[in-house]
Amino acid sequence: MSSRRSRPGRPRHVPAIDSNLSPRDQILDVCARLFTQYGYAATSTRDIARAVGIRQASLYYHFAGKPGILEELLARTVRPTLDQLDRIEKVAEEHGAASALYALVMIDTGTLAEAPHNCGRLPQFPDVSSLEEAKPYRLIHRDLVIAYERLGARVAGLEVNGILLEHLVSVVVRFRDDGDPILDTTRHAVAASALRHCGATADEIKIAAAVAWAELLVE
Amino acid sequence: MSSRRSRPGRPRHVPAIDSNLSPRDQILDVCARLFTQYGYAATSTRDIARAVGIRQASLYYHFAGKPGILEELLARTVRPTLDQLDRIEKVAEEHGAASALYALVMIDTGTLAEAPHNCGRLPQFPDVSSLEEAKPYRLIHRDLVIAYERLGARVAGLEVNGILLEHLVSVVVRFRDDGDPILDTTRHAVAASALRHCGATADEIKIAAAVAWAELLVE
DNA sequence: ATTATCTATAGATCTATAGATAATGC
DNA sequence: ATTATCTATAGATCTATAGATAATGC
Repeated sequence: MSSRRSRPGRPRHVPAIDSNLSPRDQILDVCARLFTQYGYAATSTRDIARAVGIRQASLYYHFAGKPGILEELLARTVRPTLDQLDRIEKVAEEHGAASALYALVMIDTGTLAEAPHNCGRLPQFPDVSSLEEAKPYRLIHRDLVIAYERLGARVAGLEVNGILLEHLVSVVVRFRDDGDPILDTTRHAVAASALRHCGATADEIKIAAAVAWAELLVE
Repeated sequence: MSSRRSRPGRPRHVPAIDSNLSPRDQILDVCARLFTQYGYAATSTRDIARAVGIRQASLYYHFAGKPGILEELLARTVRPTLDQLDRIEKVAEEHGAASALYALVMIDTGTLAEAPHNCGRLPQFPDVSSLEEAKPYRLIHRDLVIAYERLGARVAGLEVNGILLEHLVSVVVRFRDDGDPILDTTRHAVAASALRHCGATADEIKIAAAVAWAELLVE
């Protein structure tokens, strides 16, 4: 529904490139690309407008400004994973922490792999994270790190560093940045590395993967 | 020698905070802090001058501009590690790849841990990496990734992803960013995790650590 | 005399607002 | 009439240069 093309209004000085997307989504897509490629602060509203194919002032009809655009982009890098945390919790209860941790890594890497133009990079930029508008993102992200820490600890039988686990997972952002595709085998390699970090054996990893796949692919 | 305080010249409108450093190093230190905290593009030459305690125009006496300052900061995040690659190569020949990989991780984490104001973050920022001035850094960094890949492969007995290893090591940058100190135990944990990723057993890790420590601490 | 700073400022941005306009929908 | 765009522009930056000046060193 957010991608419905809206009808009336004065024509652009140049016709839209992708008229399937709503103007709002066209802006978001362009910003994801420019912000990750050149940086948030380094991208001006004129740059954005030029890439979209509208005049700079027209941006303000859709967004309050750059920070508003950013807020929406950040939300999209964690919301899909967050929405599945309950299901992962269930997996943890029914099949053990290793399967759940495997599932969490697979889902998180999936979200990061599908975020448009690799905008999972954005939260790492200081001109982004130091912004007031990044606070909602930070709160959600903290929950994610806690989930990693909790599951990791249950797998290892002792405390593990949630940040290290989450950082390990974020390698897919690096891969995408280098132009490498994120295949299922890539995501499996990351999940396996996470479990290995928590002391799981090769056999335990194999079982966790099988259980997680069954749970994730069926529904 | 770069930290010698230079004597003559018109006085500043406000006296220097740390007069032990040369004006040039005062600027570099301030920029490391501001660039990592607020971003490179988001920091203006006025911001820098204000933090240093000089007028904006005075910056241009010491540097050609922001890009020139950045280039120097980037070099400092890899040069110390690069300078030790030969020694690590020797360790690889004499004591095996596991000890060498352990040593490389320890040295790299040491460099990143000691870089002023965690400026090991800088290369990850797009407003930095998309800059022409970042090219010298990129070349050096590529050599580092190759070293990780080569040593990792020799430990694992099969191909490993150099980027993944290097990314794993860069977690110390994340730790510093979160305010956590980088202790020897932290660095050991990272090195152990890297070896574990390459399939090393707990015993092999213990031996590699002992050998690397002996080689690194003696001279 | 040399040096590191200063003041002043030009020219190029960049953001955000005010108000006009060219489509569609009723 | 409503909507999404447009043009025009004010005010606030930001970068970089020109030229003056207040110290020290000889």
